[in-house]
Amino acid sequence: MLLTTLLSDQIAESLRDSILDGTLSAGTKLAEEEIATRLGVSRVPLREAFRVLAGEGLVTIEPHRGVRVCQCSDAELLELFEVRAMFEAHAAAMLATKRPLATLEQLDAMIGQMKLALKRSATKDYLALAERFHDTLVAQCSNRLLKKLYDQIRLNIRRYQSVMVQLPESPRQSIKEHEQIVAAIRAGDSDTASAQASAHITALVNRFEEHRQ
Amino acid sequence: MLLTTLLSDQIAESLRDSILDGTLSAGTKLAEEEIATRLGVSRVPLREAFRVLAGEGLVTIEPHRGVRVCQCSDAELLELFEVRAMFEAHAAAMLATKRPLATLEQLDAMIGQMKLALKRSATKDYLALAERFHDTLVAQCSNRLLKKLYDQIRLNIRRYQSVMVQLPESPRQSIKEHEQIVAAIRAGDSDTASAQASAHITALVNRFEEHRQ
DNA sequence: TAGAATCCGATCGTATAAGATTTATACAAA
DNA sequence: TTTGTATAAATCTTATACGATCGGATTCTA
Repeated sequence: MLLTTLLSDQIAESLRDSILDGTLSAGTKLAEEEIATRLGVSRVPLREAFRVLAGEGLVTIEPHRGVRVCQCSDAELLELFEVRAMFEAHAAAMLATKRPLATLEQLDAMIGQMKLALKRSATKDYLALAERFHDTLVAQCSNRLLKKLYDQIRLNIRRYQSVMVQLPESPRQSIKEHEQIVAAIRAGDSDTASAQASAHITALVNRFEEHRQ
Repeated sequence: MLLTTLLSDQIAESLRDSILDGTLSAGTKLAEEEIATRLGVSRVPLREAFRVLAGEGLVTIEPHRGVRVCQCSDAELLELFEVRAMFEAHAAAMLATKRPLATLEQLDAMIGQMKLALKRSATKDYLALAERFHDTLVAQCSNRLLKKLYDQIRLNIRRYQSVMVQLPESPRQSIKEHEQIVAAIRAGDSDTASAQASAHITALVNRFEEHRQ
């Protein structure tokens, strides 16, 4: 079976990448003609890609005025993190009621790798592991819709990465928080698990707000 | 002539309505040619509408195989309600920390109207009020993203309405649960508020599962 | 009967053109 | 200077036609 990806999806992926890595910055107008010729595609699949990106919250379509990369704002970032905290808190609570052994071992292993990365001062590896930790938390709670919506949130949060990486980090404290989450899940204490997961994100938000002032 | 709304959005709205009211049932294939001629539009805006509906989770696009109305399943309904419960629980908790007077009065008023509707045996009015109650809960918690995602959940749940209305109702108990949610919010007890909101949805799910057996 | 080659229908992508709206520009009036 | 109007340009929106491509069904072959 030949798995063909639609051109419109390839276009969406390409534009999505450019938006997330900042090549296409907030407010940039995406002119049909220009982008179509630049990507070497026609306008029909491009317009379809625009609809996909609009559904993901990355661009806005203003009738007869064109498509623009969505503006970033502190307010939106706070909303994103509030929703993210809700998702992860719920996921942690669900996992605490099920306590799947395989998942717990995965999470343990990631924390172990985080510690190693910290020792090696491999900041990039550390951040990648932290990201995987959170994704695993949500992915393993066996609700596809939850994961789908969470992925969309994460997509939008990634646009603020350039701001977030400037925040003062305390990996040691962060690792401790991850351990507390796993401990609560392992203990089957869903209330504590959700509280810890939520607090972990809130700590991130607090660092952001302090940094902004 | 002033065209305020895009044709593609009008098409999406038309198809969305047909999907939600069951005119286009689950699994129905949406053939481009056929629908384009039926609606009297061309393929370009129709394909754009398909992308919008796919983003909303109402249709699936299979490359070179066309567009189909998403299948419904008990499993998906349970996932939808789990996520919905999470949203409303969070919204109730947030409201409990803020206790906005105007919102509380709105919620009280709706419960009052529910009681009147129950006395008049106006089931339809009662259900509409209950729906508004939940929407208000989420809308007033001042997180646009939360509301946007919630609306999408509600959209998908509406597809199961034909199943849900068959469930044995106990409006008296339901009204009591609404009152408990508002009471907890008014008391500023966010833990109880979220627990009550969650339990309210769980009760609905339980009725559904009993009915399925 | 099983597998391969072929055909057919629908979708996908491109190209082109006409209609609609916004934006820019110029110019006159207050 | 400010305001309002008229025209033009640019861009988006929609329609239409055509070829390319893919999936499924049919037919052919062994």
